[in-house]
Amino acid sequence: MYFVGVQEIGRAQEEEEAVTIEALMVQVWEDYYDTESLKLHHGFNISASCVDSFWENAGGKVKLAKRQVPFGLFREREREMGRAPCCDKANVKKGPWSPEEDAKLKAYIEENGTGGNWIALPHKIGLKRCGKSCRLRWLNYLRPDIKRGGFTEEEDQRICSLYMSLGSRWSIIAAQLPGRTDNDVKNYWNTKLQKKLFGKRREPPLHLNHVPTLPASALERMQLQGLLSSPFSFCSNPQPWPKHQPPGDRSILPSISTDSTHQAGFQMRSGILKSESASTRGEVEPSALGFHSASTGGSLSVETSTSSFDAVTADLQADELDDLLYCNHPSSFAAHQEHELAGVDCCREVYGEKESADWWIADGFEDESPMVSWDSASALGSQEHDL
DNA sequence: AACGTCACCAACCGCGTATGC
DNA sequence: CGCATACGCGGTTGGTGACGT
Repeated sequence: MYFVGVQEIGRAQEEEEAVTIEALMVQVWEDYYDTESLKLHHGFNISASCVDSFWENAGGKVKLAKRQVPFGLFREREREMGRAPCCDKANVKKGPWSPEEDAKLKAYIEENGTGGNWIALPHKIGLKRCGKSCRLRWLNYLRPDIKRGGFTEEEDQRICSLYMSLGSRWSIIAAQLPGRTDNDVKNYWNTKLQKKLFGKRREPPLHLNHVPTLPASALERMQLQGLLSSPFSFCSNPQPWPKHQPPGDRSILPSISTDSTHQAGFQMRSGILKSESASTRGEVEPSALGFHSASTGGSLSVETSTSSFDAVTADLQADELDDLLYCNHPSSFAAHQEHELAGVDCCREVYGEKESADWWIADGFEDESPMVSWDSASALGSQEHDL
């Protein structure tokens, strides 16, 4: 096995090897950062530093690409070396919090605040807890403004609407629900709402069964969108959730295709979701909803403003959600799925017997879509080579 | 009564990013 | 500018109680 490591960067930059590695990295990119298969298929053992340095030093040829290489790749070396623990695991208590610990933490924070340093906080008050654990306990349980008790119908609807437009951005969703924490909302979704909406069935629609790489949350969102859309309107105006995809969505988005060379398209993380502390402020920053893709070369940049976000949530039919959630009409998932499949059949007549779900999803990814489907990613890749 | 299964939810873990030195 | 550290987030796990067989 040829090892390209930190020490060999100099060698790696020698032209011949650099070309090889460039090809390799493009392959990595196209392979959706499957470093394992990379090693298998290409016999390379890539370290994060090598990749990092390569992009930076490859003479601008691929200067756009660094941010486009999934960050997981850069973590490889970190994994090899072992990640430094956030605290001394041996001297830290785990598991449920005792009332005494709660009292100590609460009293201290109420009097002194967090001091901006969660790591130091447990030491200050003599708690044998990890700083992260303290933070979580405070945010999810001890904070005075935490709302207890069941979720209201209005909250249910809001969660569904937001989930549809944002996906599993629990902190942002929770920020729209005063007193609720992201953990609460997430747990509630996973244990209650999901079942309420989709029933116990967790399989994707039949026509998507052959798309194993589509993440569950994406399928759910498509299903939810399907539930809320008449199949006919969907056919004539296919516009599933991707247009409202938030920035920096890490979900993988294959453009469903039977073309084996393009099976593993992915959506690049092309923006940073600045949702930090949104949950504590109780608001969503406009920038958190915008789509920034400066590093990917302009053509993919789509800005979404807060107002468009409002429009997104507003244009979801509240009554339809209400129907789904509270069974105001027979709209169990199974029923809807049938309904939906009827729509599929209808569209098949229009589109022909296309066995893949190309039309079903890819049509939603039109030029103005913030989602970067495989094809656009490919296009980008070729643009890079042209640079 | 004993055991198994399910639902719930608190807590943990790992990752990506921000920040400070 | 690069590195180390801290923070915040989302996915996952594990403990516990309720319920069914």
